Amino acid sequence: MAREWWVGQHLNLGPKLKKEFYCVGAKKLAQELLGKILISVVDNSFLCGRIVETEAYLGKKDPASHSYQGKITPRNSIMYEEAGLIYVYMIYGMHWCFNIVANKKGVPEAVFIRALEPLEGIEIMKRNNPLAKSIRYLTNGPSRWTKSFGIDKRFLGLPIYGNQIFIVKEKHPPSFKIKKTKRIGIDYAQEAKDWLLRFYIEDNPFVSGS
DNA sequence: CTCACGATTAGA
DNA sequence: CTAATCGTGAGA
Repeated sequence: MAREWWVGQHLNLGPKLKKEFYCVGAKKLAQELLGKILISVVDNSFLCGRIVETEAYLGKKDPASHSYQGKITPRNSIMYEEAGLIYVYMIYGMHWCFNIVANKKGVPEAVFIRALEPLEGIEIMKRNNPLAKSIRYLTNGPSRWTKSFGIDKRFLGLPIYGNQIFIVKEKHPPSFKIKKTKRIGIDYAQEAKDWLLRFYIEDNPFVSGS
């Protein structure tokens, strides 16, 4: 990275995105969320980042989804609830993954948030994630940003339009191009492994694997 | 009850 | 490239 171009960025934020914003299906929501600002105000800390990478999981018809073929388990049952609720689960015994339910009750779609661009609270993120090799590594992967933000099972089922964690739009968002690729880490998912359901902001240095 | 495994990451 | 590390889900 040539320079720390995110430092000192002026943020002119709009109102909290409401419940209805999230009830548009995972494929659309995954793209709508790019560029939006995620804010958490938990544990006496204000943390803020721009969403730069997402994936859509399309529920019953998606072999990569936890809710494929309508499967319901204690872990994934929140996916069947109303849009805008948070689906958090642990993976590999040590990492937390963060999703937002993206369709009406009974339609178990979700958007997986894979990467953020850190904007505020970087010192707190470093404290939460002391092994991160640089600012970039605080948030450039699905379980890196959750670690830096202190996301864990306490967030399961919380609304993403509430008071502890929520998303807003910038009043004057910078323009960007959306790139689409296959999703990461789902090679077991038969034909769905090649579906173009990963979305990211082109040239953003906080996108995972870049 | 057992046991294989994962929407990942750090490190060799 | 592999190990880490354990909740989860499927099956006996």
